[in-house]
Amino acid sequence: MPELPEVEIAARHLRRWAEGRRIERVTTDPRAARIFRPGSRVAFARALSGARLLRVDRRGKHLLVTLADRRRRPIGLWSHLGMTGKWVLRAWADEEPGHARVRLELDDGHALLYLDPRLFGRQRLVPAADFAALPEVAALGPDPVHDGIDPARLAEGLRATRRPVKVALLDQAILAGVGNIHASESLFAARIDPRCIGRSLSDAQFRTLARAIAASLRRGIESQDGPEIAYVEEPGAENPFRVYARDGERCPRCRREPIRRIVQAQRSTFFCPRCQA
DNA sequence: ACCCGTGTTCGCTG
DNA sequence: TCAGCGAACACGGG
Repeated sequence: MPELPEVEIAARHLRRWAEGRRIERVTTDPRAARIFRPGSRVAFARALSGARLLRVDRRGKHLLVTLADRRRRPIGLWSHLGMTGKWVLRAWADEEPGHARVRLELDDGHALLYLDPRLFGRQRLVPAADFAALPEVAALGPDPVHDGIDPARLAEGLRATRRPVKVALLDQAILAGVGNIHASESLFAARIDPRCIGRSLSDAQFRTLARAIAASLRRGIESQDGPEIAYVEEPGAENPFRVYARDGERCPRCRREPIRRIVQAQRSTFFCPRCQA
């Protein structure tokens, strides 16, 4: 699921569902051992059972959950959703959906379930006081929501590499939270060719791009932030994006050229060859 | 059957 | 030494 907007929504949901709640029982999927490495799923379950969930933070695409164990000692849960991970809420008695890798039974009759078919996500116990010291977190660039996007700093990051600007936008060390969808969407909004290298862009273009990224992520968050629902399963949802996965369709801006799909760094990029010249 | 996928890490190479 | 590249991870859907 996740780029920054989905992870932000996940954080809000976890707060509403579980902040202040006690975890009464933990079960994990034996086939999902890789999710918990280098720790073990057994140790994971033992540490969290009886713990109380205190707060949920987000940096980039990383979820940082602070809990207190039975003796009120702090525990940190570092959670990354990978490509297909999601947290959902179910009542204890509900039938469990497929690919449930973690089940945290709360003291209010509900259970938090971590679903992840492809097992690219990670759930790891860490020192709660020290999330910022985690190598994965320490390596992140500024978070667009918490820190804003400084055009000069963005320019510095994107000009320091020879990778195409679309590829560099996926580098979490330059800016944390942009993924494959919002990279294409932001460059389209800023009318920047995804194939060009940062060095060829002007300061004005970086200012435009910084605003475009912020707007794209904000729109992503707003479109998903709705009234409380226990879980979301949309069967036939419309594609809410302007170019992403719209190759072959007419460009929504110039209405002349079809949107093109190219592959960069093994990922699809979508753009209008006319608007993004 | 085959291709594709909202992410990241690892090992090789020049 | 290190930036950049491609493979790998694993599974479902079109």
